[in-house]
Amino acid sequence: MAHERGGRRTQPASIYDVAALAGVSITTVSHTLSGKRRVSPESEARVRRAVDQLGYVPASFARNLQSGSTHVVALLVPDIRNDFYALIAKGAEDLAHQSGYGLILCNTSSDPVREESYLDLIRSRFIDGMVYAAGSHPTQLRLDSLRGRFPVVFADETFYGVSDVTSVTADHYAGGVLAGRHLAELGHTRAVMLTGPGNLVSSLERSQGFEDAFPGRIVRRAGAFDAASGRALIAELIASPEGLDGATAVFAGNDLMALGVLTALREAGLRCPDDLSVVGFDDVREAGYTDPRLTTVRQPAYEIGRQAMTHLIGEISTHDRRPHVAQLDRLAVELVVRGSTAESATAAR
Amino acid sequence: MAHERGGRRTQPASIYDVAALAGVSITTVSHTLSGKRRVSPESEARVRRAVDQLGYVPASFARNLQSGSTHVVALLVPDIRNDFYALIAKGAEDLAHQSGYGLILCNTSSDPVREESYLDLIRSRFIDGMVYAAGSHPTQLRLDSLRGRFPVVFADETFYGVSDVTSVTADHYAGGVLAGRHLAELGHTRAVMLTGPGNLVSSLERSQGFEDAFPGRIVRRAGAFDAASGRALIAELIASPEGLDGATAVFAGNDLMALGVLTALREAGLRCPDDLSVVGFDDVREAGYTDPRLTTVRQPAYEIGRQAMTHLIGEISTHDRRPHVAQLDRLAVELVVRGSTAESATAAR
DNA sequence: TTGTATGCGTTATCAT
DNA sequence: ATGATAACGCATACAA
Repeated sequence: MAHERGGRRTQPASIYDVAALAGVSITTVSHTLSGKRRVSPESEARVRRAVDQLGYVPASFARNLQSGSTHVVALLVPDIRNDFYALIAKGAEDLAHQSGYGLILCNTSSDPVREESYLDLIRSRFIDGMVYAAGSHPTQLRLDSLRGRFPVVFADETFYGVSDVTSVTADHYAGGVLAGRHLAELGHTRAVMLTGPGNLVSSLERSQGFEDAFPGRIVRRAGAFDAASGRALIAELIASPEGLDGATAVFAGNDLMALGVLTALREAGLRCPDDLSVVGFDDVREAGYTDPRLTTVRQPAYEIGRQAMTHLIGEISTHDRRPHVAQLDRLAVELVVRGSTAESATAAR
Repeated sequence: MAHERGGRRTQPASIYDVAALAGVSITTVSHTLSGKRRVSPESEARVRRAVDQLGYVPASFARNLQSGSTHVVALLVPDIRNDFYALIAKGAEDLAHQSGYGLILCNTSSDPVREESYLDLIRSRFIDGMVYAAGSHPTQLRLDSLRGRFPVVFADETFYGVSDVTSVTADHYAGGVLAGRHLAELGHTRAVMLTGPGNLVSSLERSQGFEDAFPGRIVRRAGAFDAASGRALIAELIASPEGLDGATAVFAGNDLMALGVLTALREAGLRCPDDLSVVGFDDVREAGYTDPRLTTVRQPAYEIGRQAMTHLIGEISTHDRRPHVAQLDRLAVELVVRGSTAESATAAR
């Protein structure tokens, strides 16, 4: 258990140091550790003793140089504080770990520069592959620089017109339908729909599903997938001349927006669900604690992460052996009815 | 922009491929890219064209082999879904990125096996250093295997009797005092204190602070730092023969426990803060959305992550030049008063 | 059962 | 201004 006291660090031992101390060749050291060839009990004992004494651990980059792979993969997310992505991360990590892969979690903060710097990890082969769940539509350029060159799987978002990349997403359209039908069944005839960024397939599909399922009139507002945006959009609407204009329900593009809506309602002195029913999307942890607790469309986030990672590791292991076939997984969503939705009473003020 | 269509991947280009295509030596390629030596404009142009054409990016592990370092660091956390750690991660990542380091986020799920596997990342020099915020007391063995050999900084938790390791934590004791004083000022004379794991310095210090500041009688219950534990402990107490035994307030060891307490109260038909005031610790995102919103002691989580990473990168860059001096940073906490605490009325039932 | 020598892709050293 | 070659730490083909 030799370790330096007092702070000055010692150079890590190399395989040569171990071999010298044990009085054998580096080949024997290598094979003792890998078990790929028989080693005499005496040699093995000497090697193990030397390894312990020096605290030797093989340098990964030297191994990688041989094998060409690092057995580490990455997951790109836009915001790790969003519970939806945190849960995707958990699913991805569990599977990666099961498969003997390490997982790097990369948080882009929706910053293209940072995203780009993380993409360099795969270009420089620091990692073997990547699950891209950055919650944004990567530019065609970025996509092209990766496609066909490195193992990449998309999660959460998917892309129209790109057939050669595997993706795992929830069934956003079905979720929108669920939300629309739910509000319709509660007797609502006028609703506000808060949508996310217009370039995101997920946002588009949710909206489309809602529009197809909700028979009443819909007021549309577009914003960002966060609480501040949800709050601002509703506050703006309330403050406008026509106000909510008879709307008795809101379908928020995701839970964060819905949380913002709840805040805006409280600030405006309106009550949920009495004055306005609210439906979110995702089912993040906060949704179970709000007042009232949020009715929402649950995405199987953990499963999305898990599946995406399954595909990725599959692609990596069959890497250059055979052309890979793109998959498109659609996972089922589920309506979680809680307190933020109720029967439509009279039109709000 | 050459990329393979149809799935079969091409071998990444090496520096030799670039040199051959450009009609120069690998030395010139290397220097063109690194800028460490002058290269004629013609050579440079030829090299750049070849690099673009082949999509060449230097293999990181080959560089690492030379330099011995990877310019990547890691952050170890127990649960990325806990907003407290997510925020630490954000702080750590922002600073790492600013300093030109990549950050690997490692989620241990409080699993010692997984933690151990992540520690191998540093032992094998896949990363240059690590911020350990795993929310647990690492065994002496684990600690010894790292101390003095690799750059490690502790965040959130600290350790008694270990003088040669830098750590950055909030002032847990002061936080406990803040909570105790707050409840005392509201007129509470009997409180329940839910503590976290007894081997955690953070938990111990919070409890000690609370005990020193709260003049009344305190019922103590120990559990885990999660919602399920907080919920179970309070439910148990309520169901016991003596019930809450006159207690009008609860100090939960952290916010997750406090969220559990809120759930247990709702399930038992008790109201917060009317029947029971609740104070948490951390100020996670959920605390701003609960009903009522949670009074809590805010830790500067972002700053903790940022500071810890600052120290780590400092240690790395002065690595074997001079013996490093251990630091012990204590960051100030702040009481955030919201709706879950109120003047003590009569004792709950 | 063990050891020698080569190669992995890059940077650094030393020539030219 | 450029190039040949050693060196980094390991795995492995080949030799003994």
